[in-house]
Amino acid sequence: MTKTVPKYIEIADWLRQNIQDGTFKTGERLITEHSLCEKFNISRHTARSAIAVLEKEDLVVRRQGDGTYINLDVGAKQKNIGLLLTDSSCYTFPNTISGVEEVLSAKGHRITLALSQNKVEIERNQLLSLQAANIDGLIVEAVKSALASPNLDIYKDFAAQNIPVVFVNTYYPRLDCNYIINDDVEASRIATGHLINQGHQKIGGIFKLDSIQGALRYEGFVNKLYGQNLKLDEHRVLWYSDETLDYLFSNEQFPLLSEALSDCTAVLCYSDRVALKLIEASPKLGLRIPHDLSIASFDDSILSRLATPSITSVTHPGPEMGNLAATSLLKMIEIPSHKMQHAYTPTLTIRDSVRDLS
Amino acid sequence: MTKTVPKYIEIADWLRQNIQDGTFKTGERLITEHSLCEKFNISRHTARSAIAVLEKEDLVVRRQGDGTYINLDVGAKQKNIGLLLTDSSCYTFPNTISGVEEVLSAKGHRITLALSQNKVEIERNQLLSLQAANIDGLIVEAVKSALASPNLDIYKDFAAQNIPVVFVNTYYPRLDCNYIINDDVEASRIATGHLINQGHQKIGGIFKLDSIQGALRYEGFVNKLYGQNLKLDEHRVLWYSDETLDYLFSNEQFPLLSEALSDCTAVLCYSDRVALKLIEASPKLGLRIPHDLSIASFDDSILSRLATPSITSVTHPGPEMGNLAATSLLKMIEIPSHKMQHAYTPTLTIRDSVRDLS
DNA sequence: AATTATTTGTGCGTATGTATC
DNA sequence: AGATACATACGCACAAATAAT
Repeated sequence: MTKTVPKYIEIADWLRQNIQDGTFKTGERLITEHSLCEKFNISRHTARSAIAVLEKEDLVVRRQGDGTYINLDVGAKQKNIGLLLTDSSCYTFPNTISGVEEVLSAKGHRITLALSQNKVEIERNQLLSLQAANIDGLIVEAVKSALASPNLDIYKDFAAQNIPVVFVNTYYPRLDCNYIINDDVEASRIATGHLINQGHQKIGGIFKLDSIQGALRYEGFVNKLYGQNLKLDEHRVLWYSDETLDYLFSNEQFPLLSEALSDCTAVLCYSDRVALKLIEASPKLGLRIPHDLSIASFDDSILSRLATPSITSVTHPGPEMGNLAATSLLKMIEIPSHKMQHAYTPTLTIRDSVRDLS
Repeated sequence: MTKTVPKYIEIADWLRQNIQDGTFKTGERLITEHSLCEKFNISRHTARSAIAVLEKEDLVVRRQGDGTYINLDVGAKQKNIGLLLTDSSCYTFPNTISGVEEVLSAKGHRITLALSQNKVEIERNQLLSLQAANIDGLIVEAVKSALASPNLDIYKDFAAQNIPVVFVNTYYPRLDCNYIINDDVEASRIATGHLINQGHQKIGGIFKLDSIQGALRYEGFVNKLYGQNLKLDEHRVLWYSDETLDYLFSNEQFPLLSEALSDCTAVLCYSDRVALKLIEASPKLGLRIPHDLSIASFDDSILSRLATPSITSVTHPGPEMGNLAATSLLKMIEIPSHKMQHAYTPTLTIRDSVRDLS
């Protein structure tokens, strides 16, 4: 039953153990081939085969006429970390990258970057490509996280290969995984609560339907409304996906948009991007912001700061999130049992897009 | 005198030649070890050593009980491309990345990303790290390109190792290199020309002193002024570097800034970022934009679109630049003699920050 | 389903070459 | 110059995996 392990593999294992234990110190000479033969009573060829294994692993360097030396960088080996993000045009993109990069480059590791364009097919290809690139860990932004993903098998492959994965911003609820996110339900409660505090009662919403963040922000929205004994009028809620955002603000959809908003005094927008689109469309809708319609949104990005009027928006952790993701991932590489599931508690940055009705 | 080449190396060379010639077709079985022994009248051990060389080069795969197969991806091997950018907070950053990524991932290559934070020391470390990462090519944004770089030796190393390098956005003038840039002199002429056309004669400038782009934009600025028989008053020109930008707009430097601008009807700003800072500082300076002071700048970014007033700005190629860089680099990997030095001709996007005095 | 031939993998012994200290 | 250590090379035997019969 016991599968026979080749001698040279056993001896390679023994050598590797001793290198990692520190019995053979880094930079020093390894035991010579001849000594190895005597010690284990093996042929020279077998000894050489064993050392060849370590050489291929970059653990040792052979120098003819001199000896075999243990590579200096044992344990401190440069890791290759995959970073798979959805969308370069998203304003969280540079933040996430710089947060991750800061931690990894400080420790001499490197980043293999890929983009999924928020498409599951591309995500699949990129995951396969990253697998082929021999990454030691992966930081990834889930694609269309609210919908069933066809790529969970690959994520499970990573787990089976003991390659740790950390999700940032979004994650797949059906997958038992590590993630670092904003507390989107709470974020939405905060923003909705602010609108209610300012005297708004007829509040609409524009949410993203394919991202789990959309579902969570909707949850917080509904949650807060009912908590304050307000009713949710579903006619005031609009849903979009990456593919239909422009369509939602197009001329064809204008009546729908107009009708949904005409009944509201305030709207909660899924993101600053959406809020900005709404502000830009407001003249056409005959609505002055915030006089006729107040807007609150998410991400507290440069858009919310520069828009006219500036937009009241819930904060996003920014580079810190990438930071924590990278730190956690490195810990998981060291200690495979390490887990990380973290949600940041956001705050609200109040600007000029909400009118006080009270 | 002739250095004796080991038999197994010779035979490995012979095999490699035949693989690359197509004599042994990809995907097919290589000649068996036994046949190789007979053909060259060598021992099996030597034959195995020869094949081991090719195996290490990933040219062949051995399958016990079956045979040795030539790897399918000879020549079409996944390349590892280094991408070293300066600053993630710069608005060209996502554009450059997505342009590069689009081309490379379409061909199955991968990107090793690093950031230099526009610091030469960090650039050096990252270049060394990229060298260790075995990249097949490098796309890089030069750090402080107007100043003497201590890292040109590494760039020369890359050249010596036949690893092609393409600079984007900026390059080192002292290095004979491939680059893809915006035509900054022309860009500056266009912007300055527009200010002059709108009747401005007292025109100031705020330029970046450590980037070659700063020097080129200054050149275009001066060039156009003198071309239109206007004089350059050096009191109206301010210089900054990444480290001193905030200082320039600080309270301590306020008198300097105020004095330089009080004499102008228009200012040419090095970037939308600077223009925005100036707009934000304008109330403190007692200047209404564009009524008292007109502003033109560079990059045509989201900032210029959203600022109040919106900023007249010279266009930047955007993702196209990264696109061309990646395409060129791949061509250089294929054909080492290939060169690329390209400058985009920009245009001007006119917005609300320039007042017509005529 | 079992056998057989083929092919690569593991292992031993020996000898000589070559680089380094 | 000599000792030492790794590199190359020959020959043999058997194990393990695969494909074809």
